[in-house]
Amino acid sequence: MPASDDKKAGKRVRVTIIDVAAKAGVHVSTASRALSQRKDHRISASVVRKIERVAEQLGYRPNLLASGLRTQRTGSIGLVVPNLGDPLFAPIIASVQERAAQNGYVTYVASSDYKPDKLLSIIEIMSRQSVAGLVVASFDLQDPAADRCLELDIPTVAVLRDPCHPGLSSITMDDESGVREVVEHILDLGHRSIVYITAPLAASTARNRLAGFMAVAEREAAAGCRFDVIEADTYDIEEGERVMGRLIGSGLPWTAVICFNDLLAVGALVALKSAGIACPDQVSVTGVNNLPFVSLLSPSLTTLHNAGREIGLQGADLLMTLIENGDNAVRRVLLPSRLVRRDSAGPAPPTLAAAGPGRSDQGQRAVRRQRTRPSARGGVSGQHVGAGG
Amino acid sequence: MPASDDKKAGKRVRVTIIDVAAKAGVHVSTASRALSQRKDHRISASVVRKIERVAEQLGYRPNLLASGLRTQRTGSIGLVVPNLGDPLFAPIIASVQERAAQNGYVTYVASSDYKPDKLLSIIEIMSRQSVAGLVVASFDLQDPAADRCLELDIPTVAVLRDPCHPGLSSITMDDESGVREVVEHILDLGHRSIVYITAPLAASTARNRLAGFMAVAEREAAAGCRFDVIEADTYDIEEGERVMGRLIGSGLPWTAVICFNDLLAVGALVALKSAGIACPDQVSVTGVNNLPFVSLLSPSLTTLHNAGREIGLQGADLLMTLIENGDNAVRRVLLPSRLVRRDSAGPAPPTLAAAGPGRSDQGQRAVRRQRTRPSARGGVSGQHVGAGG
DNA sequence: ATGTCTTGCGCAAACGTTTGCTCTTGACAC
DNA sequence: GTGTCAAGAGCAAACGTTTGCGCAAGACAT
Repeated sequence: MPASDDKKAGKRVRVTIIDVAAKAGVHVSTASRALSQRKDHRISASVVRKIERVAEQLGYRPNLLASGLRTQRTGSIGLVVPNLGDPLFAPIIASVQERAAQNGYVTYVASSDYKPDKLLSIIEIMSRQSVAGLVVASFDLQDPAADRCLELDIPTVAVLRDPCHPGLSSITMDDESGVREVVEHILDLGHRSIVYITAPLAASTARNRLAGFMAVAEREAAAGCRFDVIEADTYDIEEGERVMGRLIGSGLPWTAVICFNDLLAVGALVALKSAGIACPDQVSVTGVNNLPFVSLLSPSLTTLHNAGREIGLQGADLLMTLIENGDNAVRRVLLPSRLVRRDSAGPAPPTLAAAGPGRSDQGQRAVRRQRTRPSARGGVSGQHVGAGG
Repeated sequence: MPASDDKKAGKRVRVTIIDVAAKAGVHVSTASRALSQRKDHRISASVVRKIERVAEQLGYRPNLLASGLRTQRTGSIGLVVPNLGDPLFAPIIASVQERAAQNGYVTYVASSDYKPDKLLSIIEIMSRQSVAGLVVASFDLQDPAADRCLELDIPTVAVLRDPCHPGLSSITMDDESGVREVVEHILDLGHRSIVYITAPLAASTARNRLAGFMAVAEREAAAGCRFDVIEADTYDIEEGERVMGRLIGSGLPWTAVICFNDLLAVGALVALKSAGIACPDQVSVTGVNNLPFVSLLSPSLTTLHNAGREIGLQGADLLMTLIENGDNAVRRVLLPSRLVRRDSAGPAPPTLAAAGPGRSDQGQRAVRRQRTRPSARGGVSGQHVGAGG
């Protein structure tokens, strides 16, 4: 009774279930059962009503720390992305958070800054917070962090980048066939000297997009086409400018540049503009991701639409089933990407185009097989793929 | 001993401080003190070393739920933004998370979707998770959620939008003088019929930017200038298109449009382009925020640079001192915004400009005082401010 | 009237920490 | 040789829940 008065007097003491039980004249276990979500609680309706009324009246707010401690399960999940500033991750963050919230979960977010050890330490920290599960968008291939998630027994879904770990489910885009479609499109436009700017090959996205590029390159080996690959060190606009700057000064022949992502492509456009090279009249540029603003640029960017929101929703959904059903089946979902044709990719300029007009032309240049699984990161950096002769 | 064996046998039992203490041959309280951060723990160095070694060896990971329950303080904070997809909030999320992590905190994020009741429920949920503090970027003016934060005794910092609550600290941009600078710039360019597209006036940002516009409008009342205000319903590009479309069809005279933010401005540019109106040759457009991509548009957007990252860093820093020092002094930090002159704002077209060339010209049009604190949201929607005669 | 079942609720342990207090021990001064 | 003190470590309570178990009382069949 006096304790109850303390609360009402505003002494800023958190009201617990003990207070509720006391005021309702029942045992705390009864109050707990009555307030529980599970409705198999063997408590008479009248008592439930009374307890609910008292709880409401006292402003009872359950302490989820205590609850989580007792039940070994919490209402929070973690989301790790490589870069919180990259607009690519905004829809993923938004959709994961949204879907988690719909299921009663709150979401921690953290940025790994593309560093595997930072990812490891984030996982460590989140595990100490007893997260119920993890959505990770920053796994490298063979990432030790993937093993760690399984060791720690944390339900985990990989999104966007697949570590290709036998025990982990993933939701990713079909990068390989996406980029293949881009290259086909560029070939259809008549281009015969094509450069692909890849990202560091630590991530599955980079490998798979490169594989898509190489697949077409190999097939067109005998068709008089030239394919080169340059490796960018980061993923941002500035790096796109730098790489394109190097390419312009390299003396390589090319009329089209396919970029790993939109940001590199935008940087490439900037570099082209300042070099006075017209896009798409002289050269074509494409990106990947279809970031919200690339349709507004001049020229508007031809790119692959990657459904970040869909990835986030499906990733969160999958995590929920992992958590709540204890379902351990490993799923690998591949979402289709869609080519968005805009202005930055146009017909190859006749004067600069390679040999003939048709794709089936005989050519003297062959594509040398590019290792798509090089052991070291810098494997293809600046390397010339389509060797002369 | 057998219990210890269980752990080593990989029975997936979480190793607790009890296990560590047992294996080290000390009492659990001793282990707790030895592993504690606070170094005033009266435990001999040799024992500390032994316990640390055992903890390492067993792979002990402290349970922060238990710790938080006992100590009434946790290592997590919450961050609420109105829209996780809006690029405006990316640097704020990134910087708050970064600074929080530096201080050993993990960060929950959630989106209020611009809905006050959703904000309230988020605060409720986060409070149940016992967050140590809150950074909120989605307060409305006089937001009841602000009261709630104080009732719940949660250290809270308002960023970007100031609820103007006497008990809450805030870190915001100096919106009023920023927009004033924009209007001055537009006037300097010779424009004499200016439209301001405001956002819904629930937020301090909208009020303050409108106040900046109105301040100049009043001052220039006698100078033959015309000032109109239109209210947008949301903050996105599509709404910018719609509003600009209405403006174009309205028959109002104007040569410059100052937009509440970049997204509306970009939408305005889109609408202008599809209406065949040239920017900046025929009309000028400005935004606010200097989003990363607006420098790349054609025309590049004249805007105010708002330092989202700085807001986040200062907001997080302030929250840390609130949490750790129990410091209750209310601070209101106003960060300066900076005009970024680009191509979307150019000289007023001579043929369309109002009366004379100079700003000091006498004019017959006066600006009617716009209520800057209307009671209802729709107060100025589509309203003509600078009345004729 | 006795026995079995079901319903409704109380009892108390447990989740994994932290921390005020107590106790022991050895150092030191008197 | 007794007393004081500080250092180092153990004891046990507490944080706020949840839940297996037990118990009482009523329903029902025998």
